[in-house]
Amino acid sequence: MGRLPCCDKVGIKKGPWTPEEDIILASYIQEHGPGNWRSVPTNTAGLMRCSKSCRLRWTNYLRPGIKRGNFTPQEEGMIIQLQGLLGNRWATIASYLPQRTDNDIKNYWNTHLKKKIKQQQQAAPMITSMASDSSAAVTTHQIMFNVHNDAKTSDLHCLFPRLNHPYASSAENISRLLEAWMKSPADQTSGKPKQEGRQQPGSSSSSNAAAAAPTFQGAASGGDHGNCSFVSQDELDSLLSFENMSSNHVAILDMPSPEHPKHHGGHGSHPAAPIDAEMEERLGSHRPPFSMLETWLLGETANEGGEDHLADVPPDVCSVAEF
DNA sequence: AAACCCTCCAACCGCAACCGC
DNA sequence: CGCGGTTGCGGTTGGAGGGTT
Repeated sequence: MGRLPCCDKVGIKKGPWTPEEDIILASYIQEHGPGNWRSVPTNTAGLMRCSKSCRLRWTNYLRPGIKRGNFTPQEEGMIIQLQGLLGNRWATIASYLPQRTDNDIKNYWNTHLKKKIKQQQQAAPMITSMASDSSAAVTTHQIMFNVHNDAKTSDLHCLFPRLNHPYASSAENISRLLEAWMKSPADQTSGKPKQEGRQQPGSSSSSNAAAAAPTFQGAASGGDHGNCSFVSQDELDSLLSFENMSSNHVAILDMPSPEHPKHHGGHGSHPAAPIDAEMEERLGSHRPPFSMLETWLLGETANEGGEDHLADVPPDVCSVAEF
């Protein structure tokens, strides 16, 4: 065996990320932009993670503009067709769905779509036999297309109950941090934030609304607010406008475009493009200081037992990343 | 109620591509 | 051109939570 895995180095932490680590990383990225991951562990005090882990955490979880939750039929259709055309090139597929990470798409494919296709193959062996004289790609594509059409004609509202919900974007990412952050110290050290309930894309579970927007929206739904306290409406508005810009920013950078070549001739086309100078300039003065976010996250999460400002936030406030 | 099984997803690992020297 | 370092990608896994027996 040759080299050691980068994360085998002593002092390098592995496993689920804590809210504290997320905040450290997000704060660093906000200041320096994504990229140069090698320098992240050395320049961030208290973040004992390898560069790989940092990059992954950012691209798959913290990056603004990430859409989480159930896949829409449109997204599903795109994935199915792109997978049929491109194979398991998840990063490339993800470049067509800039709000989704390659990891998410890969997981969704492995846990849902592959199964669907298998069922489809069993249910309609005719398709495969009919296509047996064609290329494998065509066969697969036909089947996949069939699966997609099947989804179209079935009860989509039953299959995809989130259709009417705005998706939570980066605001959710941040609020997720906040939510975990506000848990008891025991919880904070227990590793990754608890998942907000299992999301069953194919089910019509009654908890889907909460699952769709488990943070701001969920909090606003009047449940157990527990030990959470919140920022003022103004701070929240500012934060969300920041998130909105960040989301659009990333979205623009992410779109496969010859005008935005990848920073280092990159193979693949991962959405996590670095902030280029031009874009930085365009955003320039409009970018609110990250210190506000830090203050919000770390500061006096103040208003202990404070009022639930989020109750005033309309549900669609989470839909900050309209592309 | 407990044990077991299943599902899902965040995170890890190994490898390949790329870059700078 | 070769080498070492860095980054990105895709396959796989660990474990939490939900469902079933």
